[in-house]
Amino acid sequence: MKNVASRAGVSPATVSRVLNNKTQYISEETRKRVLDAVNELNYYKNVHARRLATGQSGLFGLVISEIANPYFPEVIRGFQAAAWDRGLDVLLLNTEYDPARIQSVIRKLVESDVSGVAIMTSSIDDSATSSLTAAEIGVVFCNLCHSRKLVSNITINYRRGVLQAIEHVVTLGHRRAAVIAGPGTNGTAMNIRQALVAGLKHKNMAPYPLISCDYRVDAGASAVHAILSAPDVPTVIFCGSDLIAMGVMSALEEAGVRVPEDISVIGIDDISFAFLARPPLTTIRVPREQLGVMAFNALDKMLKLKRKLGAAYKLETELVVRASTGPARKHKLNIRIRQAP
Amino acid sequence: MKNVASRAGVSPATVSRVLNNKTQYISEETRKRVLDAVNELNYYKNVHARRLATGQSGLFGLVISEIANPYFPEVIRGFQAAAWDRGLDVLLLNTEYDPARIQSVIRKLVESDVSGVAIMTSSIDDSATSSLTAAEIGVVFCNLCHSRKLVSNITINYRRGVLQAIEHVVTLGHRRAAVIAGPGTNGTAMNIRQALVAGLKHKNMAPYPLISCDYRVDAGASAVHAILSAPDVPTVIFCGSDLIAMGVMSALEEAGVRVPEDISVIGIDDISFAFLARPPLTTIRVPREQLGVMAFNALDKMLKLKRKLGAAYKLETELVVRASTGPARKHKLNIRIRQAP
DNA sequence: TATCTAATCGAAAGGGGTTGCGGAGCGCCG
DNA sequence: CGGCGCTCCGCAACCCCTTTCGATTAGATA
Repeated sequence: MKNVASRAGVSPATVSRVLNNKTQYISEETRKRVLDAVNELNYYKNVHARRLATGQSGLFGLVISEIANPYFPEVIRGFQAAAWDRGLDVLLLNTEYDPARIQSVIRKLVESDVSGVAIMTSSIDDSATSSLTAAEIGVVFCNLCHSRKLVSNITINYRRGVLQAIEHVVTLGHRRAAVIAGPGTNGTAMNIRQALVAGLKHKNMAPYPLISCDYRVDAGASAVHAILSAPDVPTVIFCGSDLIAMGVMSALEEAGVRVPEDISVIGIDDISFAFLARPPLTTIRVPREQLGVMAFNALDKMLKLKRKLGAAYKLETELVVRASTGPARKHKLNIRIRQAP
Repeated sequence: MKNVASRAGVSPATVSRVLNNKTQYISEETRKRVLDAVNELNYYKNVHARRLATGQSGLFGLVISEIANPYFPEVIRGFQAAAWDRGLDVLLLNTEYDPARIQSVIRKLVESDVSGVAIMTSSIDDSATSSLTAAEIGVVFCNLCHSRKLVSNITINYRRGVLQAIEHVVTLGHRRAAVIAGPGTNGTAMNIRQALVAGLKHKNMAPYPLISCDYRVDAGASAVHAILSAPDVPTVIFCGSDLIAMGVMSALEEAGVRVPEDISVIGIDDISFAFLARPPLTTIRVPREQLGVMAFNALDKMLKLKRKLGAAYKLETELVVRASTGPARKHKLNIRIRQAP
């Protein structure tokens, strides 16, 4: 910068001012001289020095579980796009489902002096925020806690989509539904599970069986095994995520069960591959890109407040009907489990 | 830091030394005092100040096209994991296929004073690096250019996997193959296309038709239409990516064509959903997570060299046989295009 | 002409760390 | 007992940019 300054025959202060477009009195002529010097030396200002000097990092953290989980890409996309539009940067961190790592992640966030952080993994403890808020860092959660100072929350309303799904299925004549929920340790999975159970109860149905499994694809397989070996095989299976649903559909095909003729399957999320599944998956869409955008805006807004008071946001879900659901079967289910060789 | 220092009754310099584990003479006692003070005040050192003072950012850039493209998550994962292991950070940037945006991305990289950057999108120009290397930033490309000072390159050898795939298909009796390649503007797509054409030629086959399309899923659909309306319908379709392949399979089903009984389909990449496709997709695996790791290591290694001389790396591909390929049909293809209602 | 206002820019003080250099204390040898 | 060599730690400069405050000049007003 000093070089630029001397080349343009001005002081570093002036260079700084033209580069930051300060609404200040800078003559057109010197502005041009500075800009020319910048180009000739092709000078880029150092963001770290800038952050240090201003005390504003313009950095936002985004914490996810793991990038390979197809739930997250759209969330990231929305968040990053919103940040980019305002010229702000995002620091992407993943917990890899490792509780020990969460501490390191939080440390990194504080050290990086982020302005705010969106914690989109639900396998995290609310208490983790104390270090963050102590450092005056804004936090936004998804489905986790109440809003308070420096903490906002976005609630995804699964009920609406779930109700639509149940209505859809009941209209098709289904009366016996199984539920394969996500892991019991996951708050969001529990939300969904409750919405499902409540919704079914409202129609005088009880989920049977009601299984919990983790989010790995093959987890659906063993669940299917349990379902098919039960005395009263359901006509529809609600799954806690699209990934589970796709695993379930694979396992059902393995078992010689047709979807949707024999059993209908419904997922949750509407990940990008849901419509490429075979059959294309009927699912409850959660607007994930919008979630990312909303998370960023929530932070941005909160941090501009004098009192830094958090707010509560809501996001709606809706049913997307594709081909994995159909009329309930009337016939008895003919199961022929294929033996592994 | 000053607070910590005064609380521990030492100078800031000493605090710095303790916190950085400098191999320096610090008595156990003062070390403990400092550490205690750090805990009591729960102090985190500011990474920006550190970066400024040391002149080393410990930051690495990773440039991709877009996060929603299922090719990238594993690459990101590998890259981030490798960086994390060394305590380094990564700045993730996407071009969104927008040439104008590439300039902004590069500017951001230089301003952020990254040590190195992996450019994993192939819709980029080699010339874009000049600003980077001018700033002494290491660069690693994938399938793009020769290595030189500050520039490394990782070549993915598609030939091996392609040859395996063709061998596989020929063994199954196929003699008529179509190719749906990726966009002509994409270097990697062209590499694959050439490998395919060369491999087929080696077996005295010529791809027909040979179509280029972009990477959107629905792009496969129109290609299928073209293929099915040709006089001599192929028995196998090679696709330039798994995404295209999945789009193709959907379109084929729409058209009442069975996979693999009527037509076999082969993809490239082995994205995580390939094995959840129906039928599970036979594909040529490119080791993407390994690509990410290798990209990081290449940078790390290069930057440690005095001469900063880049190197050339190679990555092998291999065929993964699943269920979307089968014996070539003997019968005449019975096509019944379904009309949209 | 003296005074005032507005426009334009520079000097310098940070922001929060790092690090070379040197000083103080101390055990040990000659 | 003086000098030497180790440890251990503080001083102060420096990293690069921002920003307050004040200086300078020109033009306008009285």
